[in-house]
Amino acid sequence: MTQPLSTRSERKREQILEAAGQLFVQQGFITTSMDEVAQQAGVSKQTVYAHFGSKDELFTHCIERKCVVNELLFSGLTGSNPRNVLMDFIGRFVEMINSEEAVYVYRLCVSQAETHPDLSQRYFEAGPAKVIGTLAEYLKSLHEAGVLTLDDPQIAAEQLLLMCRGIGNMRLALGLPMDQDDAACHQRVTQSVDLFLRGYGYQG
Amino acid sequence: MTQPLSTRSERKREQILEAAGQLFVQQGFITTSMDEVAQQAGVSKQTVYAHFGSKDELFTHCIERKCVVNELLFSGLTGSNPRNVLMDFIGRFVEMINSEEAVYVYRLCVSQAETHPDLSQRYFEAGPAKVIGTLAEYLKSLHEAGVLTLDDPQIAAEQLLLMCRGIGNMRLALGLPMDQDDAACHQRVTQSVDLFLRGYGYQG
DNA sequence: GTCTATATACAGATAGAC
DNA sequence: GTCTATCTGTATATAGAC
Repeated sequence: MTQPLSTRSERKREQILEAAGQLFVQQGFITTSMDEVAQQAGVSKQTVYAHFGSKDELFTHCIERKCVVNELLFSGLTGSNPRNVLMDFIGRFVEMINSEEAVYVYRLCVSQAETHPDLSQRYFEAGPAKVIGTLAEYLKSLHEAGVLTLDDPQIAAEQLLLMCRGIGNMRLALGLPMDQDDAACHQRVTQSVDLFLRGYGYQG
Repeated sequence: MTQPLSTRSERKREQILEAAGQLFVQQGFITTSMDEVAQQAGVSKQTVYAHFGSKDELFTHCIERKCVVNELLFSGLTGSNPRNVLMDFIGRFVEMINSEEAVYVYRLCVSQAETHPDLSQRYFEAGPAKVIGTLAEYLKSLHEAGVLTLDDPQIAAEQLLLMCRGIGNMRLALGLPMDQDDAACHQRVTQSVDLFLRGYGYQG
């Protein structure tokens, strides 16, 4: 992505990871064949096996890269008006989790929960847990500043994120169309943030 | 289950559905072979094909039966104390969605989202949508009685259920262990109901 | 390291005897 | 209707030439 890959072998390796990543998240683990991966990557099947010993290993390698939450999400959890800060953060959060790639990766981890629990573990830590932890820290600072009154920042962060994720995200995971447009989605976030702030004693 | 099945054919059909249902939810669609189903049901593979024309048809038949939310959940959404009514309803809801079978069925629908969207549709209607609708009706009655102040009962119902479902349910879907014990889970529900009631102006 | 060709196994689905 | 035996396709993985 960033720097050109020196050797031909490294380039091919990258091609394989790119192709396999796309196919896995779109079609799933079992449905995607090594022949497909090789063809999509423009290399022979044997080359795939030369780089990654097995289908399982290839799978693990290329999904792990996708579990990491975009760093962009975490920029700017600061500001004078807590309500605006939250709305901004949540807005980016919702956009991210409703993106096609995020839904695909989640779906894939759920599908392979039995056979690849290690992957689920990494997904959870690098994704949901990280977002919750970041928000919890911010909420804790609000509590200490006397802006909010909450016992457990961790739980509070989960509550807010779960509400804003909404049922629409579940629909996407199930392959169903969103039940609402962007405006309705934004309104739902607003209502959830409002409920959250009211419930935790925000005087805005 | 309830009444004895008359003909031998009907018995075998039931055996097949039972066996296939178990295997599908535990192993997934692709991983489960028709040979396995036949063996587990104690019949020959051809008998399976005689009853259900294809693997797809068999799949649809035996999962649809599992999508329906247990009717028990909906009994008794009445009572003088709204807080107790909600706590009782939510308690049963949480127990249900965290059950092994519920997690399996959800996981399966997500896994087959691309290939069997019709199943996801039925799952959503018979499951989440029904629970939300039922709770929304109750919340609407509370609003009309002046107990709560809420604009949109549907959204409010979603908010409460999503909070109470918690992140633990996602962990289960991903095949990870619950992050909390029953006591902590109950406390989380309590905190969410409290936040909900406070936020919507309940004077308890 | 990379390719073409192949070994081995098992899937879904069917044919034909009883 | 139910069984045993089989067809056909395709999967993962490997052998051997360049």
